[in-house]
Amino acid sequence: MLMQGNTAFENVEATSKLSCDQPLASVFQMSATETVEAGEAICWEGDAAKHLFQIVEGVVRLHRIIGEGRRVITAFQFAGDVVGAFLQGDLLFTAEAVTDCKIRRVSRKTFHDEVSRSDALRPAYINLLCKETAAAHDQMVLLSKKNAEERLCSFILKLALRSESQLKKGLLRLPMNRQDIADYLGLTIETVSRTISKLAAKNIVIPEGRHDLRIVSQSRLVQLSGNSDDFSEKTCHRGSVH
Amino acid sequence: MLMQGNTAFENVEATSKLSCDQPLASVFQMSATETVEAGEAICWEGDAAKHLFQIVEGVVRLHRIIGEGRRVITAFQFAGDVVGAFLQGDLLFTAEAVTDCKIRRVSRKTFHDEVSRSDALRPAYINLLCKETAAAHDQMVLLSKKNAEERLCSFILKLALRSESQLKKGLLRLPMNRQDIADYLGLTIETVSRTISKLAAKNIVIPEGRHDLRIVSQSRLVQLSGNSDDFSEKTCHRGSVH
DNA sequence: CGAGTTATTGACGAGAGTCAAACAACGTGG
DNA sequence: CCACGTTGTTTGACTCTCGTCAATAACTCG
Repeated sequence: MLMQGNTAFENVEATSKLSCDQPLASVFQMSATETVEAGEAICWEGDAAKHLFQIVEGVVRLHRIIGEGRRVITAFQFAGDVVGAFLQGDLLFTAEAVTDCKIRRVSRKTFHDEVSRSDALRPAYINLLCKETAAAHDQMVLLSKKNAEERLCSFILKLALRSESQLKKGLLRLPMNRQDIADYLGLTIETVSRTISKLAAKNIVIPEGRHDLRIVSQSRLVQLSGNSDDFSEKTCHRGSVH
Repeated sequence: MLMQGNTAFENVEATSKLSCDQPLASVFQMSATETVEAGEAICWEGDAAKHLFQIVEGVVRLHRIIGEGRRVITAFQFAGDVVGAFLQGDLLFTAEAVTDCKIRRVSRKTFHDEVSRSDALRPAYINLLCKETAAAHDQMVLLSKKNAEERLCSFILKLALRSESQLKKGLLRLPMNRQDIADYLGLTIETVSRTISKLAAKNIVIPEGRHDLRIVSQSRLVQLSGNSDDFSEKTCHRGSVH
């Protein structure tokens, strides 16, 4: 498995997220960091959820398999994120490293003890759970009602917004491969590819290698993402997409 | 707006759920019950989430609208369920009564005060949040990878399982109309209708009026729901679906 | 019973999936 | 440093499921 690029990238954000945006980080602070190579699994669907993880560095995908090899990626998690917060009994997903990762782990028991002891941590934990549910609902909307182009635009935007800092002159890194994107967006790899090509033809993004995207027009991405409240413009587009 | 059938039905379960399965019910106990007629809204997407609700009786749908009148139903909620638990700031959905409902409401402040005061309530609240997230993930899988038939079978099964008690000789009540089902499953009303007809042709279910379904073969529903781990049989089906 | 709503069925088309081939990126070894 | 093989991606041709539009049928309730 090869390293998919500059992890120094993620590091920048990791540092800030770990300290500020994520009070729960303190729970993981004393755990040793473990290294996980790209492609390796961190835990498996169906196993008892004995640990929670925090991603210190790198990108992780959470997925479920349903019969005959259909894979659904339910989330990508980035540096600073906590994996497994909402689990009770068994794991509902397999977590795998998309890039080389550094993670910390704590047992579920420790985590819950710490959280229920601390008045500062408890709201942070609740907050995390709420955010996760909200994100899941957004994804349901995407999967339920958006076409391929809207899905891709929404996805690119989400990535772009969460990494504004490292977005140097509109260059966005896509750490995951096309299959991962497809399984996350409920599409096939071919449709993802075609749709990116279509966006490129419209000069909205320019692919640079497999893992980078130059964002030419963020505003057009917003228009095409299907989230716009202003749909006077949108309606026109839909009429003339082909 | 018309009454869509016997609310006494839901009552049976309400009573048991309110007392046993749902410790959070105690928070709502002292609030007066309000009546909401079928079709009426309980709260609106975008408003500040000032209250949480508990459904005492009836069925509620939660939905979001995205541009040009596309509606996504993110969940149906039944007697005993708590609505709005995972909200932080603004409401992310509109809640509407599917049938005539009785609900209780408490302010978010009261709710959170009560919950953080009680060692019994806190785990129940966490548990609720986790369950909601897990449910959202299941729905993501459905929307992401299942075809129309699998979606319908999954839906019918879920309804059937959650109301086993009132499932008299395989008669299942569908309190919602076809449009609601369509918007929940990410399909159109026509596809829902056709798929039910197809299941009827296979003698798996028999529609009786618009709001009742006689379940002839629950096991075939399971097979066709796309959740089966045993997919030797499944694979054959997929090969010969048409 | 009859008007209005909701559901079903049919004909057709479009968007995404499938299968297969060409192509580009990346790492390796000469 | 460049040819090569591997892997991942793009593109093309075709199919199929589901969506759209429209007509008919079944409920529901005054």
